[in-house]
This record gives sequence, C-alpha cells and structure tokens, in this order.
Amino acid sequence: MKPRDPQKIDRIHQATLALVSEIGLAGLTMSKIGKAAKVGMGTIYTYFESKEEIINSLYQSLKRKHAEEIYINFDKAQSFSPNFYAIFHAFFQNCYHREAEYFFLEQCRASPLLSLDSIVLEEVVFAKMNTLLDEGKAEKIVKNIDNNLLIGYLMGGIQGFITQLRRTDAKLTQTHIEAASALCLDAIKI
Amino acid sequence: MKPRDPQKIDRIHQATLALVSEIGLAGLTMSKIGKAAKVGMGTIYTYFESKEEIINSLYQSLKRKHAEEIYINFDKAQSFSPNFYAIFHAFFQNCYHREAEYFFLEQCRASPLLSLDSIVLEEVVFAKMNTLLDEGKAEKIVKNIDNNLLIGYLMGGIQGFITQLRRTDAKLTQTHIEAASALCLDAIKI
Amino acid sequence: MKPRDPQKIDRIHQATLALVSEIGLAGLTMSKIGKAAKVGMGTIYTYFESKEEIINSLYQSLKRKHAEEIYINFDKAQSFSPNFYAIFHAFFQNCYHREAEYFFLEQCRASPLLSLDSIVLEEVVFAKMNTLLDEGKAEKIVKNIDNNLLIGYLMGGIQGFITQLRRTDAKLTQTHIEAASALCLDAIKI
Amino acid sequence: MKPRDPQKIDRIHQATLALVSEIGLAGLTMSKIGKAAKVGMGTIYTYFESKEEIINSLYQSLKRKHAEEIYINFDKAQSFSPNFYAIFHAFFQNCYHREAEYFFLEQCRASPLLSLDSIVLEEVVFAKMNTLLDEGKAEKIVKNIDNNLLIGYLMGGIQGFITQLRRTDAKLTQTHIEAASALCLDAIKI
DNA sequence: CATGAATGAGACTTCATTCAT
DNA sequence: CATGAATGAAGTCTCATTCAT
Repeated sequence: MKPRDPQKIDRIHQATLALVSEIGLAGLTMSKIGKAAKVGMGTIYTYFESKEEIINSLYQSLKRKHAEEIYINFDKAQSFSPNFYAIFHAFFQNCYHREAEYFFLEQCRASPLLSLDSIVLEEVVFAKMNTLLDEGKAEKIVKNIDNNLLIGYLMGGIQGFITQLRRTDAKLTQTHIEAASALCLDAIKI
Repeated sequence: MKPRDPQKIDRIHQATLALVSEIGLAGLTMSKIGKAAKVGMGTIYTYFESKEEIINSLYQSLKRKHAEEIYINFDKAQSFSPNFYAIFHAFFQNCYHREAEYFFLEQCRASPLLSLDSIVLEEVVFAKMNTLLDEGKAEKIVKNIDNNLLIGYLMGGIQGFITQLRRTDAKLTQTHIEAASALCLDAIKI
Repeated sequence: MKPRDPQKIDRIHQATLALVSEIGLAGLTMSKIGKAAKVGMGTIYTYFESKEEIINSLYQSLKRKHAEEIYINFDKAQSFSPNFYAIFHAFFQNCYHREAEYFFLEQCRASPLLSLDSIVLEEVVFAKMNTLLDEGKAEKIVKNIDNNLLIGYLMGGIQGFITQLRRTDAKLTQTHIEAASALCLDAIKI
Repeated sequence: MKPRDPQKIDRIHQATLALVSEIGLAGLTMSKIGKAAKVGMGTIYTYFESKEEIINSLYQSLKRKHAEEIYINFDKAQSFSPNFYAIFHAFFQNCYHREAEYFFLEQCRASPLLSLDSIVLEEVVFAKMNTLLDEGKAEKIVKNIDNNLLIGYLMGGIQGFITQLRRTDAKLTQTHIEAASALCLDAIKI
C-alpha cells in the first residue's frame, strides 16, 4: 500500500498559491491545481474534501505561519518600543516578500468560499498585538483607542503603503522601512 | 452600446451593486442581474458588451463618484490643515456609510475581471491628495515621504480602522472619528 | 422572446423513455437525453431542475396516464363482473403494448431517485380497483382478502405472465388473454 | 480469479447484499464494498474481475440457493397437491423472510449489469415447477396453459402480494399464507 | 497476496452569451 | 429594441480500476 503522502498536501497548497498569484482566485480550477501539483485531479480529493477546503486550509495555514513569523522577535521581557518595532519590522518584511501569500489572503478575504473558521482566525494574529498595545498604553506611549481599531489601522496602513510601493516598481530600501515605521509609530503615539 | 434608455444603465448598476453586497462578486450572474434590474437578460447586452463591462463601468463610476465626494469640501484657497481634515472626514464618512459600494470595490480589486482602465483610475482619487500633500510638505507639516506611499498608507489605515469598527458592531461616534483623524494626522506630521 | 415550448417537456420525456428502454436507467445520462431529444443539454434545465426531476415527472405522468387508460371502460352503473373484465383487459393490453413504459416504471420502482411523491402515486391506480373489489365482496363473488393484497397479487401476476409471454417470443393471441383472465378471476373468486 | 481465501468471496457477497439493501444498486461502490467486507478495495479484484462480476456471481448464487430452498420439501413420489403446497409455502416464506435477497434480485433484474448467464438462470428455478405442473395437468387439476406463463403468473402474484403485505406493515399471519395459497391454487385449478 | 492511494474519464450542473420571436 | 429560451463549454466531483508498496 502506498502511504498517504503528507507531502502532497503541501504540493497542492503550493500549487494553489502559485496559481492564484497568476490567475486569481476566480480563475482557479481543480484540474489546474492537479496539473500544477503534478497530481491527478481525483487525487486531490483524497486529501481535501472540496475546492473550498483547499482554500480554507491554505488560508489558515498561512495565517498561522504569518502570526508566528510576525512575532518571531517578540520578547515578553522587553518594553513596548523594541517589541513594537520588532513586530512592525517583521510584518513589513513579511508583507513585502511574501507577495503571493498576501495576495492569496487578500483574494480570499472577500470570497464566499471562506469559512467562518478561517475568518475568526484573524484573532490569532491580533492576540499578541493586543497585549503589546495594552502595555504601550500603560507606559503612556500609546493613544487610548480600542486595540482592534488600532491594529486594523496599522495593518491596513502598512499594506496600503506596500501596495503603492509595489505599484511604483521601486526597490525596497531602508528609507522606505523607516518611513513606514515612522508613520506607524507617530500615528499611535500620544 | 446604444444607450436608448440611459436609466436602464443605472438600474443595471444598482442591481449589480445590491447583488454583490448580498451574494458576492463570485455569485453574480447575468440572469440575476436581469431579474434584479427588472430587465430582460438579453437587454443587458444592448447596454453592455459583457459582464466584465458591467463590473468595470460600475467600478469606474463609483471611483469617480467617490473622488468627487471625497473632495467636495476641498478648497484650493485654504491651507493644508483644513483641507486635510475636510478630505479625511469626507473619506471616512464615505467609507463608513457606503458600505455596499466599498464592498463592491474591494471585491473587484483583486479580480481578474477588472481591466487596466479601471485599475489606473485610482489616480483620479489620488490627484488632489497629491497636490495637498505637496502643500503640506511645503508648509513643513508633512513628512518627506513619497505621496503615493502616504496616500496608500492613509487610505489603507482608514479602511482597516473601519473594517474593525464594523466587526465590533459599535455605533459610529464622534470619538471614533476623532481617533481616526488623530491617527492619520499624527502619522504624517513631521 | 421564444416562448417556453411545452412540447419540449414531452420531447424530453419521450427521449428518456426510449433511452431507458435501450440502455437502462443506470445508463441514462443528461447528455444522451439532450441528444435524443434534440435539445441542448443545458436546455433541459429550463424545464427540469435535475435528472431526478425528469425521472419523477415522467414516472408520475405515466402512472396517471395508465390509471386513466386502465379504467377507461370502467362503468359505475355496471356490476362487478363486467367491470372487472374491462379493467383486466385494459391492464393486460396496456402492459403488453406499452412495454417501454412498463419497463421504465419497473426500473424506477427500486431506484433511490424515486421521490416519495412518486411512490405514493400508486394509490391513484389502486383507488377504483378498491371500490370494485368491495363491490365484488358484497356480491359474494370475491374472496375476503385485504384489497391491497388482492390488487398486488393480481397486478404482479399479470405482469409476471406477460414477462414470460415476451420471453417466449410468442405473439399475443386471444387464447393468452383468456388464459390470464381465467387465472385472475378464478384466483379471487370465492 | 485465485480464490485463495474462499471465505473472502462470501464476505464480499454479504457486504454487497447488505449495502444494496441500504443504499440501492445505484449507490453501490467498490470502496464501500471493500469497507463493509473489511477487505482492501484492491483485494476485491483478486477474487472478482469487476464490479459487474460481483453482482452477477451474487445474483447467480442467490438464484441457485433459492431454487434449492424452494424445492426443499419437493418429493417426486408425491402427487401434485402436496408438492404444490410445499413449494408454494417455501417460496412464500423465502420471499417474505429474505427481503434483502429478493430486493437485490429485483434491483438487478432490469440492470444492464446483469449478464445473459444470470438472466438465463431463471430456468433453474422453473425446472421442477415445470415437471410439477405437467403432473397437475395430467391429473386434470391444472389449467391447460403454458407452464412458463403459469409460473410467471404465480411468482409475480406472490411477490406482488408480499410487496403489499410489507407496505401495510402487517405482521405475517397464518391467515395471510392461507389467503395467498388459495389465490394461487384457485387460479391454476381447472 | 493485501492494501488503499492514485488516476482520469465521465457524470451532473451552471452560466455567459446568442438568437428566435 | 426587449425578451428569456437555447446553447455547450467548462466547472466540480465520483468512482471503477490500476499500481506502488
């Protein structure tokens, strides 16, 4: 018996990611996924119940991975400022370098294919930021605005920034990072 | 396209907007549009060449309308600050109250259906902000960052803010507006 | 506008009937129905919601038609014997000459595609026989056995008889009819 | 077919029987058979060439078993009447108690999966009845009607009777058996 | 020999667009 | 010009059979 090949799940995920990057979520078809993943179309259904499940599982896996990566240099022992910068920096780099992944997430956001499970996952990313912002408020550094609104603002802002950055075809420089960092920090500072 | 009855174009646009709000861009079909607009399915093709054209023309019409609305209180004679606040306020209100319209735009943003024409239209909205930010820089109020990046950041930030605001089911209060306003202004200030 | 063509429903029904006769219910496909009915495959869905609905609507229409045909010479004013013979004769002829229709009904009987609606329709056929048998019992001609059991026995018997008749390739003769008639009548007589 | 483990053939047959009872012949899949028989899906192909062969071999095995059971009390030395009643009784009981088996046979009857081999097998069941009816005719008890037609009539009648019996949810009583017996005997008697 | 993962043809169904009325 | 019935390509998913382990 050929054992259920766990690597195939990844192949299917990667193929999906690449395809959406190229042809959009709307252009995604099962047979294209199969071809791109070098897997028979029917095989996909051994690992996923439906196209919807592929999308959702990839979405969740990316969200979780990003949450990890964003907080990779987060250090409980540290005070607000270094932690904020660490997270900002990681998020910015993430956004910029994992274009395909962020594009996929964005395509999914407004899709009816996205399950509730996937939608609430946002909280995973928000959790530590929440704590951090509370600390910033305690340190009298951060404005007294609801954390969710602050996080929404900051993440939306950075993504908007990067979207424009890409549109101008400019190479990412240290100056860009510092500019974005300044925007974010000044925005939330009291 | 022979727009014998220009009112029908509007009926089709409105129907499309309402439908996307309800069932998403993915669930949109020509027959549903026809039914909702109380127009025969074939009739649509008298006014639009294809489904794609409906989407794009609606997209462009909304973009243009928003651009107008956002700049409604913009006054060339004024200095940076009052103009910025006027625009901010108009954009914020727009985003918040025209949920269906912004939802439609968001659904379209990453869609392969969107033509280049539509994508470039972003500039219409950006144009006056560009001028304004230049003025702010001249007044030594605004950070020296590329205007497109600034605009991307600000608009992304506000939209993220409002998305969260909606998610919390909170009613919009003056406090919210002031909070968002402070975030935006402090962000770009030197 | 091309009006919904009621004749097409019939064309689809006839095509279905002919196909099942040839390739069985299991071999029936939508594209074959379309081809046989000279109708685009998609067109079928203008008139029927699904393959299941085609089957069920045809089933019900045949059942109703048969019920009518079987009772065509039934005459309330008459006594048991002439009515019984009239029904017997009509049923026998029906069974024999509408082979495709009875084959279709038989194929459906055990199919999971058949809806409850269709299954209970049996009663339509049973109704008048019920009355007739009651009369026969009142006349002390018919055995005192539950009507449903009697009807099941008689119809099953006749169909079994005809199935064998066909298997022998024999032409239907008056002798056959009289034989079957004698079997049925003697069976239920006191 | 290398029946190394003949018990597996039986397991597969039993699983098929149970599954058809539950989900119908149309819902039957190889993987379900494998699961129900606790046998790897591929293993089935060691014992059977195809799904069709499973169906046909089970069909034939049941037909043969029933033929045996029906004639279990048949006694060449006896005259028509006791033998007829013995066979009738056995057939009736068989029909009633082996519902799953008869359901399976019925599902198969009109299926394109059924091979000619299987269809012809009917004769095995008919053989002794043939002899018996000839005897009955010689004894001037049985009507002079072609044996095949008589057998078709009787078996069809009994099955119709039992189908209705089941539909009424009634428990089987001695009265029912006597009623059916009377119907059959009176039918064929001169 | 046993297993169930792998395969792809083919099933049902949808829908953008065309066309007859 | 208005209409919606007609069309068939294309999408998702199933499943008999094969094959690697």
